[in-house]
Amino acid sequence: MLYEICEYCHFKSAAVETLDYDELKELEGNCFKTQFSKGDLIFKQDALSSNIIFIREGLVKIHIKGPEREQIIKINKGPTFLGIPTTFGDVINHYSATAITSVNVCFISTETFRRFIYSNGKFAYEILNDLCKCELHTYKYCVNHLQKQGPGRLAEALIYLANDIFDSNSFVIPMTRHELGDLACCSRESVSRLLNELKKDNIIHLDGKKITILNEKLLSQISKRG
Amino acid sequence: MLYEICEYCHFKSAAVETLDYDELKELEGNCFKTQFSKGDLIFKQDALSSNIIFIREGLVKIHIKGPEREQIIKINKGPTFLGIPTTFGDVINHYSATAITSVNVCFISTETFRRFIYSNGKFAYEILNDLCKCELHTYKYCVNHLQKQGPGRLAEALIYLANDIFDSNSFVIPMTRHELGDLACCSRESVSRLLNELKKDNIIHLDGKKITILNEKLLSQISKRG
DNA sequence: ACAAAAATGTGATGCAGGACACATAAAAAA
DNA sequence: TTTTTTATGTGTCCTGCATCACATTTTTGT
Repeated sequence: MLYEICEYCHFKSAAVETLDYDELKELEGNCFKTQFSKGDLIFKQDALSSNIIFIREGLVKIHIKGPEREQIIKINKGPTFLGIPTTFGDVINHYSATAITSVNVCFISTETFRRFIYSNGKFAYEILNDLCKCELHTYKYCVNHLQKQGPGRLAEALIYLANDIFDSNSFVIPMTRHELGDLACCSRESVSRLLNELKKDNIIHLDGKKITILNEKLLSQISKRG
Repeated sequence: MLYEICEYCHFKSAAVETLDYDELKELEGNCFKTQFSKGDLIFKQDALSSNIIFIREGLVKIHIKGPEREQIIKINKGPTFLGIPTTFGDVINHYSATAITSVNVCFISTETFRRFIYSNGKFAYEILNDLCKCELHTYKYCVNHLQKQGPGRLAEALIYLANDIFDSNSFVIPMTRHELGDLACCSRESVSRLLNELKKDNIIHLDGKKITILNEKLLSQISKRG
């Protein structure tokens, strides 16, 4: 299939868009495409980090094993690079990545990637920019979660899913209540109670994992107030 | 003074070490040195981000205004770049930076910095590496703080100061109890109580802001357990 | 040196939310 | 299908820690 060739790939990142014909050919030769199913572990915390991974399509959760529970740091949605910090920042992965839908990825040789950074300033700049944005997102996530109470954290998680992942106020939560707790940083019981609370107040409509945000404004207020 | 000239500066970062003579000359022409006193605001959250800042000497706290309190994300110790993510990631600063000792900095034109990234792959690579390490640190900080209780968080903050900032088990805490609370994410009252607890158990010696970690192992255990 | 302001310590109180226990429902395996 | 496992809902209890209140100490400004 044509889209299997880097040059014609529909899922190019801004960085890869800066590559010229020869560089794309080189990428093609050092890029291995594969698929993961829902629930598959893509890479594991504390294991040796290996390749640069590019998510073409699908959702991947980034999670860290904490002293108490598993913590979901963020959800990556293709097309995007995955785990650049853990590949360049240390030889050992500082977090795990797990597919939460079926996921289409490319494994790119770290050496090739490094070569592009050395030789193509625009490429380096795009990657750098991504990292900066990512870092800012993490800071925000961090402060929000540290200072808000349960309702605020859950509201934020729901808004995050709606705005950043599904671009819609109506979606199917791609995880269990337990995982939602790992994302919003509260127990699964609290997630249940808080969701029912939101439902009772007509802020969301909820049926199992199917959710619709009815009162975006109010939900956003809950998130902001904490 | 010679050290005022980039070429002879003692405080070069790994990235700046990769610059050649001409590039150092260019840096020299686009680099403005200044000083901040303890307590001075270096840049402010929600203001337009302007220059790349390099800390030559001194301690700077990075903090974000949260819904409840001011949150100290980390402490930057020169020599290091400061606020690259907030300069490249967005036009508006996502956090503030305040001097907590007297601080010696260079303001570097963002344009010059960008030019180096475009034209010098090694420079770009070093910056990228820094960003990755920084991101990993943030993740760790985040999970630790989200899942630990007061004692664990405070223990972690003290170990952070001892290992990463002062390289010594005996140091003068460079901030108030209130700020220590902003770092460890608890109230100033809790900081008081927790410090006294640690003192009573002979894990630390404490006299005002002067602190000595007596039982590093135990403190680390408290931090790990939460 | 003095007054004013800021930082610190300590007790009492209240409550958010985690932990546990159990019932029920949904999904996966047989 | 039936059985087993996993996910979810809901009540009760209990604790960590924020908040308030106030005393005391330290720092800062004049």
